This record gives sequence, structure tokens and C-alpha cells, in this order.
Amino acid sequence: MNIKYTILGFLSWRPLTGYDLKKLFIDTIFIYWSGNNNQIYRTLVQLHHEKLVTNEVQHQENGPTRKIYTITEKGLSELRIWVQSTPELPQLRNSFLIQLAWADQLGPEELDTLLKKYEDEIHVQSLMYHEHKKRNLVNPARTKRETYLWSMISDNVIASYEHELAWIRTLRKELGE
Amino acid sequence: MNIKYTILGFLSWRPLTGYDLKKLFIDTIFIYWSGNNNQIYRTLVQLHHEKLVTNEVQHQENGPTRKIYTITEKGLSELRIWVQSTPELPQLRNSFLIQLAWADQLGPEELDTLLKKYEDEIHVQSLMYHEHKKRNLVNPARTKRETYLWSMISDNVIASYEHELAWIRTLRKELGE
DNA sequence: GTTGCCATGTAAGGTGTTACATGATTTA
DNA sequence: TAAATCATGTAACACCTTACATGGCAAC
Repeated sequence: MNIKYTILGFLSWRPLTGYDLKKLFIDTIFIYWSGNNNQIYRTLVQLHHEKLVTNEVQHQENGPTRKIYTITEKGLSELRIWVQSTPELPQLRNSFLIQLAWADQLGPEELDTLLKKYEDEIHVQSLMYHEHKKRNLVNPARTKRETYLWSMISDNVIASYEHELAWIRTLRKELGE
Repeated sequence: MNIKYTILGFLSWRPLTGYDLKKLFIDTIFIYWSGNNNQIYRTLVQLHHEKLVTNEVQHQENGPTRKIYTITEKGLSELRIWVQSTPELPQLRNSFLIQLAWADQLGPEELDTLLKKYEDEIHVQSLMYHEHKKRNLVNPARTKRETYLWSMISDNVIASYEHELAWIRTLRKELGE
């Protein structure tokens, strides 16, 4: 369901093609996405069916034909309603915690190898997101408040990784003692 | 996939029925689960098919028939391999962040109402998990190290909610200024 | 001439969720 | 006597992911 409102959100900003959306998804830190465009195109078809968007086919002389999607009044109002709906709790699904729960069968070195792998992964992600925020590729920045909100959203994601990093480092240190 | 290894993990502890697993799922803080037993029973059938578990039907005089599942050698070795496999990154899916990204269309009071709802939800969850840890219902506690690992796993989940709470409070405070 | 970018999609499979279904025993 | 607990499952659907498929243009 999230992908639906993410797309409506971007379209509330300006008309876009599926390909534009794909790039925005890649460049937006807080969007979880598999990396495959499949979902985007399917969701666009569905949104069109629900009359939340319209599309215009644009034949280009150099380059492939594009479908430019524009949000409708109905789409805008549905987005507005969703934005105000009761928030869901974050889904904290960390399969590493499940791995760890049954990791006492490992020897000290094996366990530390596992922990180190996780630490390194988290570290890399953390650095990546910091870079990402610095580059600040996607930002509607229509108002001061919106810029602030987007900045806080990035901070939320970055902080999650930093807390995770601190946690795994404590764990490794305390197990070493 | 996680549910598979979660079940194998619990079965590595001792033989259990689907119903036992259901209760363990409810009482275990780091397990994400929809609340419906469907997945458990389906996974048990699949595990049996893969010969990772065996089952024994037990007819009881008072009470319904139970199927007691026991992990096999093959199951134990598959669990061990999985435990040592390269950890996945946590999936941070927080649809509230997406809501917030398009929330600049709201007036100051509307926005604060939304933020307050989220704060309250997170707060309640945070308290719940604290209580949960205090009660400490599920804990294999076979070794000191295992007890420590399980404690750190709980802390990880609890800390996530606490950081989220701190973040949303900062956000509300700074927007109020 | 091969890689990367622009631009669109289909097919199939896996995972997760909601709703439904049954029936006995124990507790309030 | 109504609700909760014990104990098992089916059916259908929604959602998500992986892999496959096409084809022109630009840059190196």
C-alpha cells in the first residue's frame, strides 16, 4: 500500500513518468523498494484504473515513447486523507536478531565473525546514507517547513543505522570481555 | 523465510506443538508475526516435507489431539548453517515517514495532531516492551552467554522504540518553535 | 562494438494477511 | 451460560520479489 501513496506524493509535486519515479525511488532515502520497476508500473496502472491519475502518451522523436502521469483532484484528496490517517507502527523486522537468538551454538570466534559481518554491513550503510543526505538529490523544498520535515526524515533513517552500529559494537566489546 | 528458522530455533530447544509455537511467538519480543497461526501450521507442514522435523501424533483423553514436532539432525544442521550465514540488513519500513514526507499540506494543528498520534503509539509500545522484558517469559537460558544474547536482543528492540520516541518529541518541539 | 541510459512492461513464484471453520474443556 | 483456552487447520487474496523481455540512442 505504501508504494501507492509514495507515487501519489511524488505526483502531487509534478507530473512524472514511471521511469522518473524509479529514479526518485532510488534517490530517496526513506523509501523501501526492491529495486525492480515492476511494482511501479503496476501501481501506476492501478492508480489510473482508480482515476487517481491520468496519463498522456508522449511520442518523442529521439527516444522511446513516454507515459506522463498527472495526479487528479481525486488523487490529491485521497493523498490528503491518507496523510492524516492514524500512523502505523514501524515494522522492525531484523532477521539478524533471530540469527543471534540461536547463535549460542557457535564458538567464540565463529560468533565474533558473524557479529563483525553485521557491524561492517551496518557501517557501510550508515556511511552511504550520510553521503546520500549530503548530496540531497530529492527534496521538494516548497516551504521552509517541508525542507525541515524532509531533513528530519533523513535523520530518522540515519540515526537508526547509527544506533544499530553502537549496539553491535557494545555487544562485541562486552562479549570479548 | 524467517519464520522457518524461528521455528527450527525453538524446536532446537525442545519438541513443541504448533500451539506451543504460537504462544512462544506471542511472548517473544523480537519476533515479528501477524498474530495468525496459519503461517505456523503451513511452515510446519513444509518443514516436515523437507525432513527437517518429524512429528508424533498424541491422542489425549481430556483435550484435543496434538502433533508434537521434533527437529531432526538435518534440521539442526540447516539451522546451524543459517545462523552463520551473512546477515541481512534490517528492513526499516516506516510508513509514517512517507506520511510525513507529504504532510506539509497540513495546517500546524493538523500536523501536530498527526505527530501526537504517532508519539502516543510509540510511547505505548515502548512501555509494553519494557513490561515484556521485565516479565521475561521466554528465555532458553542454557548458558550465561545465551542469556546475555537474549537480553541484548530485547534491548535492541526496546532501544529502537526509545530512539523513535526521542526523535518524534524533538520534531514536535522544534516545529512548535 | 559494447556498455550504459532511456523507457516500457510480462510471467511466475514466494510470502504474508484476513477470514473462515471446528470442537472439546476449563474458568468466571 | 458465556468466554477463554487448548488445538488443529483450509481458502482466498494481497503484496512483494525475481527473472525475463524489448529496443533505440548516446558515449566511450
